[in-house]
Amino acid sequence: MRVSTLGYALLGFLAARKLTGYDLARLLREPLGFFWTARHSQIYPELESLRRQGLVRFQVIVQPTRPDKKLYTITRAGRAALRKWVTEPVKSPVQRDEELLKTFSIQLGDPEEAAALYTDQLRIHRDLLQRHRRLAASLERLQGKTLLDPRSPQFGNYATLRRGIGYERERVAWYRWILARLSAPKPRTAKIRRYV
Amino acid sequence: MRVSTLGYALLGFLAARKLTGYDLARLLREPLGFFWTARHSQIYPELESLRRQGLVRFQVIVQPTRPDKKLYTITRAGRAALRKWVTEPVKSPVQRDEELLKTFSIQLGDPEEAAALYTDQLRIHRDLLQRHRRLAASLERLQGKTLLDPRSPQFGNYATLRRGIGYERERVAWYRWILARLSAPKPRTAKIRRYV
DNA sequence: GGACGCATGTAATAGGTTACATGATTAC
DNA sequence: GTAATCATGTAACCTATTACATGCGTCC
Repeated sequence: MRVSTLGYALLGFLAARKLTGYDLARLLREPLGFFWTARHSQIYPELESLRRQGLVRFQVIVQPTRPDKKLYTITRAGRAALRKWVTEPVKSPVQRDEELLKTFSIQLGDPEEAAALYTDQLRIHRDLLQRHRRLAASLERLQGKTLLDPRSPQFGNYATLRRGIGYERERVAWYRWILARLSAPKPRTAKIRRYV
Repeated sequence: MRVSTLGYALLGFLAARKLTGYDLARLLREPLGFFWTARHSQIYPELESLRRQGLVRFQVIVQPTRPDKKLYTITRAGRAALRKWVTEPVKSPVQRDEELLKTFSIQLGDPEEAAALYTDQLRIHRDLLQRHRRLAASLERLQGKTLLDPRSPQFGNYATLRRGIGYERERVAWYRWILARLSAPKPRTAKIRRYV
């Protein structure tokens, strides 16, 4: 028995507060969980595995009007395992971006359809960028310079958020570049237009 | 029988030239395949599946000094399938970044060990950025403005390379930010130093 | 009446990694 | 000699997605 990466993701959230499997599923649902995603069907068995290893425990909360729930708490052993893991070297991240894979062969497709694809994506990521920025701004307003202290409990959250902002900003800029390319007037098109 | 995303990745490379499974494994090996990765154990069966679907075919090349090899060619049907796929909407990309997951809880770890981790990563991504930039520069020198034509056979390659550059540049900037945070003088540390 | 949120689970399948397996040639 | 490159494959295992399953309360 060992802890999977998903297990550490769950421990990471549980280190801040008590949560149910349902809560965790919500946190790891796209596009909110912007550095790790998982479905509830993976989360429930993983929580059970963490419990068997003594890294979390739960208490059942009986609710009159809603289904009963299991509120999970990280144990001392869980916190120790997480603390050890965070500074261990990472494996080089596996890049799997379907959109970039399509882009690699985009010259084969219809330019107008391609432009439609990237326009949709631009909108999605512009919205995401705005959301991240708002969240960062509200954190900054509430916490101020504490966020910049690498021992503050909110430091990791703020650091990942900054990375999310940088990532989305870069993405948006790239969409704008490719859309400009796709809609730039082509000599051939111009000729056809002139004579048809 | 349907074509997996990996299948389209293989078709994408085969659209440009004939390749063996071994060649494809090399192209999809980290960190070269920066938008899709796969091992040879996944590639060989996938090529066979594409062949059964009539999207690729191969010819055996007998080599006197080296092992025989299968040189794969994309078929007309394969090219059509690829062309159709490139402009189809993408599923929202699943983000799974172990490093960011660690960052989320980094305040729990030792700041010096954390700094070592990010210093390593900074070096790796600085090198990757430089490599992408050199590749882009050499492409630009050879092909010039053709690269900016979305119908040019090199357009997709150039577009993904630009994205790679943007991505790595953003990453490097973020590493610098977090390292600055981790090594910034803390009042508490200063006090301890003064009195110990 | 139907969709959505809360809440937890299992089963079947697909996708991906690691390890096993073989064997010649070339470079250090 | 020994490690790396070329070259192709299979088997076992782990990880992740989709689908199946249940049931109450609230909102429109």
